[in-house]
Amino acid sequence: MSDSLPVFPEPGHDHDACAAAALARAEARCAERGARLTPIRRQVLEIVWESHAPLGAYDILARVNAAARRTGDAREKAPPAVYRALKFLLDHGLVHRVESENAYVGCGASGGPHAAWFFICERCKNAAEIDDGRIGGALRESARRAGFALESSIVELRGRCPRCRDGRIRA
Amino acid sequence: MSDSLPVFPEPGHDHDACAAAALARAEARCAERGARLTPIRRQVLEIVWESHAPLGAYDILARVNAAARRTGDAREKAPPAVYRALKFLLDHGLVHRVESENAYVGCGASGGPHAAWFFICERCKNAAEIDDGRIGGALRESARRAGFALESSIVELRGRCPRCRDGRIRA
DNA sequence: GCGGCGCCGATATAGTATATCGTCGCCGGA
DNA sequence: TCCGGCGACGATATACTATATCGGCGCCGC
Repeated sequence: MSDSLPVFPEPGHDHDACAAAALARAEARCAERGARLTPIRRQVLEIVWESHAPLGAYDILARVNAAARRTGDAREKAPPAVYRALKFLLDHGLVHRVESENAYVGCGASGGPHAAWFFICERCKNAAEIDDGRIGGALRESARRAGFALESSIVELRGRCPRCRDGRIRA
Repeated sequence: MSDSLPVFPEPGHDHDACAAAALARAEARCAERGARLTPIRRQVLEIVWESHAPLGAYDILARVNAAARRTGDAREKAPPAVYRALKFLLDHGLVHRVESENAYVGCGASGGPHAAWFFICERCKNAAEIDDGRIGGALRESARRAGFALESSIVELRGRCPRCRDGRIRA
């Protein structure tokens, strides 16, 4: 489970399948937990999974409302609807918040709770979860040495993903 | 220079001296660079150094204006005044932004550019910069393995500082 | 002196997030 | 069956964070 390479989408990436798998994982997890993946929650999760780039809450809201207009639906949703759905998804580990962008991205992991560490490409904007035991080890060891009782960790590494490195800024 | 223990304030901490030293470092750095530590910039830096807890931009603004009222000064400052000062201080490495709190804290390092990695205590709210070469090594190694061209890194570790560990939440 | 530049004042607006209250529907227990 | 609680959601208002833009002023170098 540990130390797999991060998953920036490959050129041949079948994103529909990728998103469908994420939705299936979400349904399974909600079923396990007796949590209700209501229509708005499911819709927000689908929107977040439209790409691998973190999306702002108001962008999500705009897409929810655009979809409602297309289907001739009722009134527009208000911000709290989206924030409530995001809170549910965050609480159940189905999305992560990217602090440095005030944005949200689907959680690609199928396992239990885990730290939300990301590579974030400045060019294509995609975020990929990092699954690297050594980072966790270094963080825990650093906390131990400092006498700090570590409860949660935020790691957001910015730069260029493998596909966007050409034309990169050289140090 | 590397791997010093993080500096959560000690019980006997002489904070006035601590802040004065930070101001002196700032003046020295500005002098070196021909940058102007104008009154508003200096005042914002002093306010940020009133404690080791990150402070929001509007809290800083409120203190600026409170001070102006105490001295019977002119009109209240507006938000851009503070944001401009913060941008200057960030650009010159005199403060850091704490992404997970939308807040700003004084930079405790005297050296050149460095990553802004923090321990942040959930109880006393203080933030301490981490200076640990192994974390940097783990991050760089992880990026190298992933083919990711690392440009900058955000690390914010939340938990309880040594003085606040008693009564801590046990895992 | 005058042109450029950095700094700041002032106003407006954009972008992100939460508080609060009322209603509805479901489900379980009296 | 009825009631009570609770979770979810609608609706409105508001708080909090940050930036765009324009104009004026003072300094410095030419």
